[in-house]
Amino acid sequence: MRKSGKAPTMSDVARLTGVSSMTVSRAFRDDASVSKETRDRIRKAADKLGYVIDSTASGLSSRRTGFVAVVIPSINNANFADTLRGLTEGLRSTHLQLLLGYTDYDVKEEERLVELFLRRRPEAIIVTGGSHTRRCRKFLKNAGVPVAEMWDLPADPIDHVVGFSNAAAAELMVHHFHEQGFRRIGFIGGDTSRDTRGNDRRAGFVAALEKLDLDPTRVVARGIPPITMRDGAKAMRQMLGEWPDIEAVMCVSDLSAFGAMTECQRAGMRVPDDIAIGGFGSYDLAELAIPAITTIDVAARAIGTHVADWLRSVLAEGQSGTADVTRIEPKLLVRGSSSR
Amino acid sequence: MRKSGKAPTMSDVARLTGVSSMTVSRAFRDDASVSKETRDRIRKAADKLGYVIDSTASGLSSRRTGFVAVVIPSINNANFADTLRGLTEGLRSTHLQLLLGYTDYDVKEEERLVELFLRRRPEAIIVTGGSHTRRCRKFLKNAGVPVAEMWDLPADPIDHVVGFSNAAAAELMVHHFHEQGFRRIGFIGGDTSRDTRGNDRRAGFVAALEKLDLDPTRVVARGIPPITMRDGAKAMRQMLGEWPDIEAVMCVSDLSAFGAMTECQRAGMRVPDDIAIGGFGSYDLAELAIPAITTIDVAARAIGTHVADWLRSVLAEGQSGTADVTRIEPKLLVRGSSSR
DNA sequence: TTGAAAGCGTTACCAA
DNA sequence: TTGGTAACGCTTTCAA
Repeated sequence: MRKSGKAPTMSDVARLTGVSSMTVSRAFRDDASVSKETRDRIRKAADKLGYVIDSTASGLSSRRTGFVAVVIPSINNANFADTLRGLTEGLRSTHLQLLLGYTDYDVKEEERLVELFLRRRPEAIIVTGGSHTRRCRKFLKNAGVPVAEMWDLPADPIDHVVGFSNAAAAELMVHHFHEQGFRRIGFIGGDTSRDTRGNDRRAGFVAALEKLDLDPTRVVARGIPPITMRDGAKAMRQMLGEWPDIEAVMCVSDLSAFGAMTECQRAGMRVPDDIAIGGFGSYDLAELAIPAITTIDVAARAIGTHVADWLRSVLAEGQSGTADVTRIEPKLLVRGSSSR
Repeated sequence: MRKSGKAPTMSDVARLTGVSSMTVSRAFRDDASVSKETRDRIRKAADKLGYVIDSTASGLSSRRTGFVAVVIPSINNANFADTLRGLTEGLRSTHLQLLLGYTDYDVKEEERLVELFLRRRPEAIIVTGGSHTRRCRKFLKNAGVPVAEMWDLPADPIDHVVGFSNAAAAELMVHHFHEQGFRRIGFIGGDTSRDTRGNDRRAGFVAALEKLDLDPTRVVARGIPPITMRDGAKAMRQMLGEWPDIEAVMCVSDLSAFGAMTECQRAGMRVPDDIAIGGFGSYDLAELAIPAITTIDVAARAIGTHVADWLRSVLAEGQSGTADVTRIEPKLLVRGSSSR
């Protein structure tokens, strides 16, 4: 059913309508001045021919591709999906279109994607996190277009930032555990190789315990980030084996927290009576699990909205909008898994 | 930090190297014949200038954009993420790059995306499902490039198909319930407006019950697809209210099944002793829930792999590869939530 | 309100 | 192995 003949061009539409191709071009951009009548005739002819404008050509000519490159770690994550939703909605009224890629939490893959995306001449680039390979950093710095880093507060920002402190977020949970009277507190996360935000959370966890003069060594790191429910369960088994006296465990994500909790339950322990559990990310799962899991909400959608707002203003001003930092404040949501 | 001067072009690199821009062009495509020595000089000059090839221009000139448009319903769904992974890996060795969009299960949004993507002159288009708006169907038929519909078995395929029968998959679950001795069987899904694959599952459910001479009216439809865990919980509350004698419930997805199950547990019921539950999609959650949830595995990743295989062969042959149907067989995974 | 001409940055094609 | 020239399909710019 696939037609092989080449696609019609503006000239074809112009010829059929009896106007110049310039007029066709104008008719397809709403702003231009074309008489309503000719515009209608042009539209009709275009429909008849099955004409579809070629943004490859218009992008080359106008130097505006309409692309915004977005790089996120995963396309199977409710938090990043929320951020993307905020972005998508915030850009709906513009001519901008997302060019989306995912890295699987691998900065080397991020570098590859950024390089590929740069060839597409995006009008802006949005990346997740503040840790990049040296080459990737160079790409971003020399991109010649606005760059936003989100989901983190990089020490040395490239351009604009919308994010939060993962370390501070982890502290929230530690302090909550402490207030509940827990003293032997552990952390479950992935191996340290990849997920830099996860590492920041662990670092925040350790720092918070040290400040409280508590033992910060009850840490289990296993599984390739993002760690799964299953990884969380396995890690909890290990945690209970090494430190049977553990009172509370913070997990790097709600998913691993759920896995960890079910592992406790399978082992016949009661949550939170025998052990308290905390997660991260405010997933639906944390709310519906029995008991519901205490978690941290990072306002993922708001991050996307903020980035979109910034983008619109920067691209409107046509120039260097202020490269500032929008700081998001994570919130602790206390639930049954950690309150007694 | 954003440089404003315009990006260097091939001519700039050519001038700096002392060759023609044609030679630079060749040097950047591995196949072409350029002496190793000049190629190295060119690469060096390019690095120095921070030159990045412009695929907008090369796409226009070569008529190969390197894009494969992919439209999926959601970017927060483990199943579609698996399919995408299969696709991504299957295309890694090629020059192809995914141009990804999501519809939120809205065929009108699918139409919008397909139209936008067509302007980017993709070399192929992959959509999810076999139900499209009339206009969208027309776009796809006239696209002039290979089209694949996946995750479904459309009655009237546009081109290539890699999918499975959602109705038949639902039948698997009904038959399993029946073999376990259940007779009063219900279905929980979203409202019927959007998710066509969910609707197919419900239709398969009803048909299977009718064939078994059982009452097929115990159906709760609520929530905008994709229905959430919370929707599943609410639906179960309604189900238990209307049909307190219900013995087994099939849910349109594992997420709603989990929500439904927790609702039963909150109501003090035991699963599966008091009520059996089945889901769909083989999520990690179904395996880790207590009890583990019986589900249906649709080989999501294999779907992506098959599409990639087809794509490689079609684009290699340069021509109309066979537009056939690759049929996937869903598998039932029996677990504690439905076996007694 | 419309049109003609000159690019945009690359590659196809033909020559050397 | 290299280079010159003419597209690719559109928009910018200047004129009418």
